[in-house]
Amino acid sequence: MSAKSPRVRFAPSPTGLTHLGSARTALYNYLIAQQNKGVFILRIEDTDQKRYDPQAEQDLIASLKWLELAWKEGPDVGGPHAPYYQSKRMDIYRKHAEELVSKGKAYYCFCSTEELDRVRKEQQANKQPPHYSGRCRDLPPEEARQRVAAGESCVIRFKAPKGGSITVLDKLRGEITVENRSIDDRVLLKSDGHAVYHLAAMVDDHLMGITHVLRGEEWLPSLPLHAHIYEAFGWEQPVWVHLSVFLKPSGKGKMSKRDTEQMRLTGQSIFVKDLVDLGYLPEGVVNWIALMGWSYDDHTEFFTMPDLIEKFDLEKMNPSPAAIDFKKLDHFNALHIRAMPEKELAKRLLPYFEKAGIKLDAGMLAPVIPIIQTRMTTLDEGPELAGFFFREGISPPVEMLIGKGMTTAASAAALRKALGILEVLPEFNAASAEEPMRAVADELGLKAGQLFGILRNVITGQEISPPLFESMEIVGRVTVMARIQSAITALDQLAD
RNA sequence: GCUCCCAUCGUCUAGUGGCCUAGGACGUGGCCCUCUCAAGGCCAAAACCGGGGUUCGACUCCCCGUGGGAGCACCA
Repeated sequence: MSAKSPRVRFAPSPTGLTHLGSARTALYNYLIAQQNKGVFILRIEDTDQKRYDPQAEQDLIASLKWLELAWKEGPDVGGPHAPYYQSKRMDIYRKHAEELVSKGKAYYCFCSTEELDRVRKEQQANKQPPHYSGRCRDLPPEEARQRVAAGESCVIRFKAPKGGSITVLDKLRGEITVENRSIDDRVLLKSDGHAVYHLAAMVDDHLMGITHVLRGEEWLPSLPLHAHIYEAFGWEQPVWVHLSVFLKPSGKGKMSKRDTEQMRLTGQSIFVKDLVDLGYLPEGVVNWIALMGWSYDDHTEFFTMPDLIEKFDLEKMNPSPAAIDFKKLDHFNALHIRAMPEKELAKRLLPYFEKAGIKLDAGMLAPVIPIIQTRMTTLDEGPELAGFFFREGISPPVEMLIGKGMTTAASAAALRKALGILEVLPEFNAASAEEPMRAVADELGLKAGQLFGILRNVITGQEISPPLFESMEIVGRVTVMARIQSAITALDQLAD
């Protein structure tokens, strides 16, 4: 058992909106840190200036905060290994690249981009795997140094071993063995002086004391290269874990840009930012993605963050790719809404009411929470379900005021009768109103459902609503009377 | 083309050689409850990709095939 507490990192490159795959990688890293008094680090991989997008970085920070994945070291909070922007660590990478050159593990390469492209195209045309020609690999070090000193444009390439093979251990997949000759002499330091991922990430991971690298499966093919780089420096490798990709809902293939856009049109999205707007809870999203690639046991599926911190286990991860299932997200979201304290739910609902044009405070929402809590799967359904409590006038179309299988006149008569009783009720609440209304239905030879249906439509303006009598109590006698009265008027006019 | 990864109900998964007539969850269908809609309760249909081995015995181990995925940049 290692006494070393884990240091893990989430190291995204801010080039687009934060999506579920990144969220899950961040989550798992976070969980490992939390469960062993470890440290979760956020590092921004922005070595490619051309693709850097400041908005993406903002979105990233916002998304992680929303998910409540707090980092202990990172760009905004600093830390012992600052800076946490790779673009600000150029000197470090250069130094390390040169160290490799002096160790004979890397070399200066003066080949031009054009020439490289030409060779690559040729190789592809001949159905050869693209590979660096090796032309500068064995340049005499002295000559190379002189050309560099003379200001000739160059990069630093890794000198991958030519013979034999390497086997690397991935925690999820076991030993992975590849022939060294299939590993290319990759560029480590670009001619503009910036490091490439393969150098920057390895150097940072080592310097920052990273013990476990959890990253996307797309890095698996370069894992052998990374292992060689660690070896070249003489560093101890971290535990490698490569998380599989998320597939589209059909399970057939991974999400393409087009799929992503298509999805957003239908009110679904893989972007954290959109999920917020769609009314999902961070708790629901976290529970959902945690279970895509990891499981606890046969029967537990409901997890809060503290549960996850306690129960998460690398050993129980599943290496196969998982299809995204929004139905399951809905399920978890509804579960977490129901599990939430009423006060908290009221607070979270507020912004969605405001977006629907209904300004209120948590206190006003308090009485309606108990009757809508089990009826919502997403927060944005709150206003749809309970907006009528707070809107001034509701005026449902007259057709809605006619009872099932009833005439206009009969409906008006039923409402008159109900109105008469409701207005003299000694106490106006759910318990006191229900029995008398059932009696009214009985008297008129109606089914309770027929009368209640009319009343529901009249009072809530909706075919689907929270329970009638509870709703009436909250709406209040005065407003209930007014709504019934105006419904009677409308029905009478229709009859004329 | 080459390298690597993956493969259990429609989907997420349990399963580490006998506990499997393969378990759970979502979804789907049915029933109960019921003032609508939910929630809740009960029940049902639904899977080990194919072929070879290994073994007394394979969902579990090995090989081949097939299918899916990733990568092969001075991008990450």
